[in-house]
Amino acid sequence: MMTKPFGKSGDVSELVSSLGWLEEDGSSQDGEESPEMRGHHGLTVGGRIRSCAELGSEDMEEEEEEEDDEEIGPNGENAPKRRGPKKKKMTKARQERFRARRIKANARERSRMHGLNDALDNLRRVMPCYSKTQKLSKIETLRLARNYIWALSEVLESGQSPESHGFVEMLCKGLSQPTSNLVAGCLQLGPSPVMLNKVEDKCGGSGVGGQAGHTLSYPSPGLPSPPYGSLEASHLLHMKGFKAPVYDNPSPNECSSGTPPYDGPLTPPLSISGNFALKQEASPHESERNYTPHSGHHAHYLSSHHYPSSTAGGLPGGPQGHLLFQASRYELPLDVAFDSFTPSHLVTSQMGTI
DNA sequence: TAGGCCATCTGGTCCT
DNA sequence: AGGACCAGATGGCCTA
Repeated sequence: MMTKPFGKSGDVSELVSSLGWLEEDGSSQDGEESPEMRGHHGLTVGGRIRSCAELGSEDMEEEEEEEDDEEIGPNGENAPKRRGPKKKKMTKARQERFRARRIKANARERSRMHGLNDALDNLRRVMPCYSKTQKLSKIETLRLARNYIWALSEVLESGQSPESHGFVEMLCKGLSQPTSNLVAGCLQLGPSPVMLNKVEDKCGGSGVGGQAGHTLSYPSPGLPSPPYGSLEASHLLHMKGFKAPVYDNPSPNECSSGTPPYDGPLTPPLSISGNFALKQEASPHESERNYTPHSGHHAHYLSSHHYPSSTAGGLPGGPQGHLLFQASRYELPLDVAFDSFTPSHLVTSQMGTI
């Protein structure tokens, strides 16, 4: 059901190659259809969708000629004649110029979007959870970035400990449940039913799916239940010196002054951990020490063909992934060690969905 | 099959 | 005129 974009004029490839964009686009070299040759290439004309194939050379000229005639209103009545300068006739030469311009514009747009994606990738790399193989979606990356900035600001301004549940809460605020799970998988802290209860109370959300107090619940319909519950305690990481959390960090929606307003649904703290970032570039020593076998399941929720699921390792980035507290690069007063293992569970919530 | 996410094309608008 | 930016539309791929 592919529509050929440029209809009857068969010189597109020549034109295109003369513009040099074929060489720019790797997909073309891979034998795939060029971007110009796939997709719908639809033109919105007065609410109609018309493909370029439909608007072949002759057709386009006809279109022009029709437009030069009287316009017919939506109800069939004659609309007043168009004022202003008459449209130029769509001659062959004009069509060629138009097409060349369009092709160049498409190439620019592609490259612009690639630049945007590169920037997004760079952003992903400085997020608390980063994996080459398990990318956050664009929107989740932006949300997490916002939360991360906000959380770090809180650390600086209020002296709140990044080890606290509040920090993780802030990171997870407004994220989708799968992303929250992923973040939670990276930032495992101990469970805190009390805190979760408070979240539910304070924020008026459904909390942990109405199961507040349960340290293990996967109430989200439509989402797979992560196998967190089957984890052995020895596989879970915990921050050294982590204390039972005291819920003193209200949600950004209404509970904390000086926090950015957030207009999305609340996401309660899901899982709490002391691991802050997943990196693939792990030393064997670190990877062995910090491997959390279930993290891959979190990441799996985000996987798609663009973000291939990690396989053997399970962990985003595979078993080689190591955990790194990236906040340290911001010279935060952190002293994070991962030599203390404490059983913990992840808690998910129905509130986590966007 | 529906929904999420993505890449791409496209026309419009603004700016230089 | 041309480039940058934007938003709408569309189809592809993947997962639940």
